[in-house]
Amino acid sequence: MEPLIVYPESAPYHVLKTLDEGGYPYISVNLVSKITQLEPEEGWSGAIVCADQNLDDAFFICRHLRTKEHQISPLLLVIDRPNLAKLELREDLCDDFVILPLDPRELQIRLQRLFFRTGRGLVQEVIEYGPLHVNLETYQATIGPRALDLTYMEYQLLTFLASHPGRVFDRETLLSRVWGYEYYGGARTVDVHVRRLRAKLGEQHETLIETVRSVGYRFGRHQRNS
Amino acid sequence: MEPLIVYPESAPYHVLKTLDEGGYPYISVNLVSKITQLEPEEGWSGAIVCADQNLDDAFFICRHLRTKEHQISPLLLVIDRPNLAKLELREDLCDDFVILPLDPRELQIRLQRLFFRTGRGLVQEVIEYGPLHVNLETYQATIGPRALDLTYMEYQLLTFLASHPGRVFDRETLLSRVWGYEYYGGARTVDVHVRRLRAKLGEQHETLIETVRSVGYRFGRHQRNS
DNA sequence: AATAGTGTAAATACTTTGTTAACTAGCTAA
DNA sequence: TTAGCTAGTTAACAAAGTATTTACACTATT
Repeated sequence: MEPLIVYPESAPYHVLKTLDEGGYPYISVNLVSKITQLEPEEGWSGAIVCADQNLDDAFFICRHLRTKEHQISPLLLVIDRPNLAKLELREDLCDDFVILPLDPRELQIRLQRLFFRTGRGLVQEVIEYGPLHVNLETYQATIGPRALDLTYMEYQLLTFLASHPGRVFDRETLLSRVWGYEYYGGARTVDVHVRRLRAKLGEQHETLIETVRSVGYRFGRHQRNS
Repeated sequence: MEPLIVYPESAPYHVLKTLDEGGYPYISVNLVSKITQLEPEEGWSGAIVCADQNLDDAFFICRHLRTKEHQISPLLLVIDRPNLAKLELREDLCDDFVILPLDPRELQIRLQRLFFRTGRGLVQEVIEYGPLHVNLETYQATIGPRALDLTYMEYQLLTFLASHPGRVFDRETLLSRVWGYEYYGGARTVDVHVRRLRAKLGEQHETLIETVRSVGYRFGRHQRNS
């Protein structure tokens, strides 16, 4: 996810904390010029403008972010109660607003809704390990730039292993944790699936799943012999 | 302006007062059946559901108002702070919400914005994804230059999927979210509708709806192989 | 009555999965 | 070093599972 703009740099503590906890990346700015200067290649994901200190400046920033040049959205305004009335006639200044004092849960929910509705999705649940990315929401996995076209069990096995990097699992454990507790099947099943996974990871990355002889398999984090 | 539905009849005083002062016509109801019974010829303008007394009932009403039968929007939920968390995962239960104790100015502004924005802003009027355009106001969909002649359910399914690109939905979820919460039908129904949609999208674009084997279906957001 | 839309059921097509068995690599002890 | 053993890898295959497609029946609408 591309970062949000947060204005100003001295935004209320709870705003920043909620962003941190929600996993939203952001960049604080005090100056209009920085908005262009620091813009990521993919553009901004949105903006949060806090009008708790200087209302006019905040409104100016909102308008600026809405110009053709930027067209940033979604835009969330943080405003204090006495100034609420001034929002009345400014329908399109922002997409949503929260009132100070802040309820972090409210902010969290409004952020979620804003991003959900713009089609950009929530903060993604992903597993990342080196070049490997697994998106748990979309069931997609990539290694570097290449998409892995995994079957259901391959996906299950990979996500299980990759969410415990460095740890060795014996075959029985894998069978019970990935296949299910009641599963009663041959241990070779695991080997074969590991093989298929390695094949899809490609020569370059097949070592991501290591064999630990007489024990089982481990994902990543191999220790060096010295 | 056509009236709003207000639920329940014993809605908080400030809600009713704000509606009165804002000149919003409304009709209070306690029973689902009244919604159809009292519906004006032109339909309802929207709804305000107060969850201050019985949360489950209020949520039920929201869901009911969102079914294909009613499709009422905008929908504003009045909720108390302790129950706020329950809204987190129900992103489409309502269009906006206010928290109790109520700030009449906040309600006033949110109402204004909801009605101002019906058809724009928060409530999207078009969905665009690559060559696909869906105009939610006119119920028309086009792929590239060609108009898609969709039936009602096809349209519902497509708009639902296309407004959450990349996300995978299993068949049950699709049944409950597209067909309605009370719907109990075979899961194959979804497959068949997906097929019909793909057929109308044409060979070139049928891959917009991807099958995620053993899981469900996903709209768009392919990852490229390179 | 004819038509269009929708849901269900059954037939078909296709993919995934677990298993077997042959093969290969790694280890150990003579 | 190598024979013998153990453990892991690989390919091929059959069975199970899943999706697609077709056909049809029911409903509401014109």
